[in-house]
Amino acid sequence: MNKPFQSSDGDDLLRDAGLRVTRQRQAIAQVLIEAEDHPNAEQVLARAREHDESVSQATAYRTLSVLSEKGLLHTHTFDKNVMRFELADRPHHDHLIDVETGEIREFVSAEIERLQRKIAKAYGYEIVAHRLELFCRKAAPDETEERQDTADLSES
Amino acid sequence: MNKPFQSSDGDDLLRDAGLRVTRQRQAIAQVLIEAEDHPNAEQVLARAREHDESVSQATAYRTLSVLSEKGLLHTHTFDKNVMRFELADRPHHDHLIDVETGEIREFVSAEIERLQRKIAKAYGYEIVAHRLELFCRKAAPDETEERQDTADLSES
DNA sequence: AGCCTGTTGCGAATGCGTCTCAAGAGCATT
DNA sequence: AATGCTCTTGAGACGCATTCGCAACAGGCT
Ligand SMILES: [Zn+2]
Ligand SMILES: [Zn+2]
Ligand SMILES: [Zn+2]
Ligand SMILES: [Zn+2]
Repeated sequence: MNKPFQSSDGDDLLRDAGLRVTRQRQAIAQVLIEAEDHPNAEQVLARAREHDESVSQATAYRTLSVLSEKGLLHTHTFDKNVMRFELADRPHHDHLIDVETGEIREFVSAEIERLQRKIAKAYGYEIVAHRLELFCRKAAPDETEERQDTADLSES
Repeated sequence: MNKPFQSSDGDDLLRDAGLRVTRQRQAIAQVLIEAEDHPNAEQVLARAREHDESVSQATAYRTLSVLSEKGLLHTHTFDKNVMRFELADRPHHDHLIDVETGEIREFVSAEIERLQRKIAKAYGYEIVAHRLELFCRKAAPDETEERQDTADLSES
């Protein structure tokens, strides 16, 4: 849909992770940079093989694993039991998943982010990471909706 | 910590799911009703065996699976690759996970719930379910805390 | 009590991901 | 360009949570 934040060069990404630049890893890095969705390991492998057919499953998993550990890649588990990836150099956002189509939309809410920190703080914690996912379906044309919940975003 | 909402009888739980009441399933249902934490399948099995040692792994997984499908049980995946369970008849809440100790605290924020619905609506969706998890660590005694938290949305 | 059908335990099988290890290839140096 | 140290690779074995297949078993209704 959009790629407002083109990530750095694939080789740089690898070097940032302290990795040697190999043909296979270049293919994988390129896939991640070009990805406009949230591919899982299997998909990353398949796409990487279009660049370099010699990429093995082990290398795909290993590279994704290292990049994640180094914080250059974020992981998600929208559907249970498959991990999905996304470059970490993008601005923070959370996800809205269309349960019918599987489509994933990204959003940010400064208010929610703030409330989260506030809650953590109230318990004496500070947030290390968080996960916010809205599983939704297209709303029925909601005529009867009463739009009288005025400015309720007020953070206290 | 608290069990303010004692779930219905174990047998009822099973019948609500359209299941035959068997000794093994009673043991499992009882475990779920008594649980004050978020046990995984392995833990549920172990506890169920204290009631009825004949409960098998397959039955534990099968029962948990059915109860989840029927909506009587909620599932979580705080740590990747292990599913945890919790009765669905409790009031809604989200989770704060202490990444050091693994301790899980529950919280609710009417504001966040409202903002979530608002966001979904803005995209033309309605929320079917959602997941909000805060992975935290104990906050350092924050003397230097500057309470001037103006809109700085910067976060990691 | 007796039948019908859902359930059970066991072990085998699945699926995603990780590990082992010998062969191969970065890359800094000569 | 050749050397060599070390990291990386592919293939397949392995780990682990969860699911399946099936014959024996047991609810629940008459
Ligand atoms: Zn967020
Ligand atoms: Zn995203
Ligand atoms: Zn919530
Ligand atoms: Zn909970």
